[in-house]
Amino acid sequence: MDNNDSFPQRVYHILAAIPEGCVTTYGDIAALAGSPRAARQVGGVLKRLPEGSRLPWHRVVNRLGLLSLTGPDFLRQREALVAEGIQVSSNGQIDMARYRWRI
DNA sequence: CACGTGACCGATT
DNA sequence: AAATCGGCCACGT
Repeated sequence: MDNNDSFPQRVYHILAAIPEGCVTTYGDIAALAGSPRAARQVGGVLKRLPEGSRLPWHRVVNRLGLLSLTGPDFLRQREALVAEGIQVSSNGQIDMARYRWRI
């Protein structure tokens, strides 16, 4: 990953590296992107992901393992996670000790 | 340049 | 255990 990439570009690269069946957190992505305190911006980037990108946006949850999305988006994320074998409770929480990805 | 806004986080009630 | 509070910082206006 190139240091003069923009913040969104860095986020894209990191996202692409998350293996199927694993998740990571907004804060971790921010740290990997070189801005440890920019977790909220990671959320902002994901929200504005280019139309039709194949990036696994659904593999990002908050530090507690909770899906930070609401409404129909929440349902889509849960569906996508379950589809790759990740167990998600009905309230939208996953077991971080089991699924969290670190390099 | 100066705000206001968050798909957040950690510490503190 | 749950709610609240500040801080955070990229981005848009």
